[in-house]
Formats: sequence, structure tokens, C-alpha cells
Amino acid sequence: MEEPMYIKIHNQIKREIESHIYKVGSRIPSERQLALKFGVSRMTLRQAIKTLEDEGILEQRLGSGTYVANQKVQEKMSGIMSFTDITHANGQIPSSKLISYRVGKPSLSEMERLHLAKDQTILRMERIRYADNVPICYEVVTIPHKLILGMSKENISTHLYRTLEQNGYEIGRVTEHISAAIANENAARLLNAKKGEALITRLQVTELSSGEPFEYTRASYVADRFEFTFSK
Amino acid sequence: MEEPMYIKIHNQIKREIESHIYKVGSRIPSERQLALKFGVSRMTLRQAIKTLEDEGILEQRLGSGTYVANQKVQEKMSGIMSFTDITHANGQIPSSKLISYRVGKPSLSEMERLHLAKDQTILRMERIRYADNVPICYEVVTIPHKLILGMSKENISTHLYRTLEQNGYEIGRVTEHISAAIANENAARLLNAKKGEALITRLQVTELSSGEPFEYTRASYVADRFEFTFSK
DNA sequence: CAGTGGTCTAGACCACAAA
DNA sequence: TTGTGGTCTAGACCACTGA
Repeated sequence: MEEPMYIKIHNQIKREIESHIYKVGSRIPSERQLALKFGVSRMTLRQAIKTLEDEGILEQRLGSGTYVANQKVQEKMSGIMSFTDITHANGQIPSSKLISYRVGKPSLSEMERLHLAKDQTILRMERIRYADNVPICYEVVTIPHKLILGMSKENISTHLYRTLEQNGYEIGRVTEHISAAIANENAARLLNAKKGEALITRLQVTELSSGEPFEYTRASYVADRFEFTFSK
Repeated sequence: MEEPMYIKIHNQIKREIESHIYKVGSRIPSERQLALKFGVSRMTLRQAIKTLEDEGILEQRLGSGTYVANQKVQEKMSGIMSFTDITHANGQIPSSKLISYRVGKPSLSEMERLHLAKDQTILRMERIRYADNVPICYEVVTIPHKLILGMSKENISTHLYRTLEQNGYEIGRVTEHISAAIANENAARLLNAKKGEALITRLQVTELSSGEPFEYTRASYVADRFEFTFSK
């Protein structure tokens, strides 16, 4: 027996929800019925349900039953509001321009952050993000090439996370570092700012649920035009 | 029986950890021993331990035992690690110097952020924070005077949150804005930095659980010496 | 009322860690 | 090898929900 029974049951119920056999908001069979169906004790069945509850997929109501939970707010990308969220919240229209997209050898910092050997290749994308057509952010995204073999440039550059999940990867921990810097000539030109202006810098490393890092992003935001907001 | 047994056991173990009967990093008795001690089945005892694990208070290691987890990051102050936490994590010693502490009239921005009428007075504190005696941060904290009547300068300036809670106030939502700026002459002097250097700026408004804002902080960090880190 | 989830028992066998 | 946590069983009684 490779996996524990309650994990198998967890996966099975999750599949049934994803294939809409159990619909959002509806009640699934009772613990006793499911235990019978899967041929396990009720305690074991409860263990499976508990893990689904922890993931926000199921919701139990005392005396009433177990329900498929509504989709929760995506909290995947850390406590910070994403660029798209913030611009939308401000009534602005976000857009972005891909300025490079190349496979090549990793730099030292990329090797370190992504746990790469020096013979492994990476995909590196550069992008400018805009709010109402004003440049706000310059970002460089690096991804191990082997993770995205066979995926289209279109999918990778416009919705990387969704594309990875559709290919069976699961996103795990996200770590971010935020600091500040002075705009050099290059950044000033790309962002239509002045050399010597203040930039917010952001490093982000995203891992798969296996713990393997899959994305390393370095972004610079024009401080006059952007701020990070979060509340708790 | 008011509370379930596993909650009682949870509380009891938590108390024993807080009173240092079980020390941080040390192993607590095995599940079987604790079940015997509390006169419950092992499954029930495991349920108690599971809740403590979910809170990050205990940590179980297969084949080895159950351990008191290291202190987690204070989550009170939003997802960001606090200054004290970060310096500690880096093996540095945090300290701070109060450079002013005065009651007076609020500025326009203070009136707005703290929802004050213009005849209400405020307490304004300025402080420099250090890591290993290197200045890292200059911050200005403003508090409505009426909220802290009768509290000592010592208590307010060194542990404001604890003092407020001891006086019956409950801390509510925290909102932060992070951006960047260029050091002016004054900031450079206070932080032993150069004019034109990059600073991280942080605005924070903290509310009581009633929704009334009680603290407005403006802080500037020397970007070369500090970064905000958080992960999810 | 009948059915549900919440709690609890007293065992059992397993895989893993440390000695 | 011994002791640990991880999993699992086949019951039980309770409090709660909803008809």
C-alpha cells in the first residue's frame, strides 16, 4: 500500500468535485455512507474529509451535512495584492508588454535561487507592466526550461500559473523580499522615469508543492506611481 | 461536560508550554504517555496534539517524538515580519532610540488617517531603530492622546500594543502601504546614510477592534540595510 | 422525529528514527 | 531493537439540524 487510504479517498472525492459529480454548494453523502462506499471505518473517512476541509474544498455543518464549498478568494500570491488587483481597484486598466523571451544559461543568482545545476537551461522573460498605459513595473521572470517543455509561449507569458496547473503541477510556497533602489539609466529608460528616482524592488521565488522552486522574479516598480498595500 | 476533552487537553498542554514546563525545542512525552496521563484514548490525545500542531505550537517528527516548535513570527503586524523578528532571524540585536515624545496638534494627514477633529490632541513619537547598532529605520508614530491618558511614557514607547491591551483595548485591522523614496538631507543625517540613497517607506494605520484608528506610523528604512520578507 | 456531524474508546499493525 | 508517530478499525454516545 503506497498511499494511506485517507489520501486515496481525499483524491477520489476531489476528482469527483472537479468533474462536477458533486456540485458547488451541494451536499455530498454522509460520512457513514461514504465510509461504507469506500469500505473504511468512519474515523478514516473523517480523516479524508478533514484534509479536504483544510484545503477549503469541503465544508461541514453540524447536524446538516458536508457541502462542497464555494470557490475561495485566490490567496495564492501572498498577502500582497497583485498588480492586476491593485490597478483594477484604482479603476485603472492593466496591460503589459513582453520585451524578451529567451532560453539560455542561468546566471549565478538564478542557479542559486532555482537550485539549478549549471548545465540546466532556463527561460527568461522580460516584461513591462502598465496601468492606463503608464509604465509602472519592469520585471524579469526566470523558469527552469525543463518544467515548461511543450507549453506555448502564449500560455507561459500570459498566464503561467494556470498553465502549470493545467499541466499537473501544483503551486506551493511563495517567498517575497521587498526593498528599494535607485533607478539606473536602463531602468529609467524602460520605465519612462528619471535616473536617480526611487524604485521599489521585489524578489519572488515560487515553489511547487514538492518544494522545488520553479519561478524567480525580479521586479522594479516606479515608487511615484505604485505602492504595495495590504491589510490584516 | 462543557468543552470536549481534546480542547481541555489542548489548553492544558499550551499552558504547560507557556509556563516553560515544556521548553522550546524539547521533546514532550509520547502520545501513549500523555494519553495515560490524561486518561483518554490515544486517538483523543492525538486530536489535541493536532490542534496544537495546526497552531504551530507543536511539531511532530515521525519515529522521533513531539517537540515544542520554535516561536513563530508574530502575525499581529500583518504578513510582514516585524523589525525585531527580522533582525533576530539574522542574528542581529535590535535596539531603538526615542528622539522625541510630544503631545500637540495633529497635522492634516494625521487628522485624516486617525479620523480626528482639529481640536483633539495627539501624541507624536519619533524613533530610530537599530540592528547591531547600525541605524536601519526612522519612524514617526502618532496616537490620539485621549486613548493613552494615564499610561506611562515608558510603557507607550516600548510596548504600545501590550500596554493598550492591558488597558482593555483590543487591536483590530492593520493596513500598510509600502513604497520607496529618496533620502533627503534630514533622513540621511538621522540614518547615517547619504542624501539621494533609496529608502523603503511604510505607512501603517492600526485600528482597534471597534474600527477606530488608534495608531498612524510613517517609517523609512535604509534600503541597503533592510528588506521586508514574507512567505506564504 | 430521524439523520447528521462531533467526540471518544481500546485496541491493532505499520514505517521510521535513534541507539 | 525499542520506542515513536502514522494509520486504521468497529463500535459507541452526544448535540445539533431540519422536516
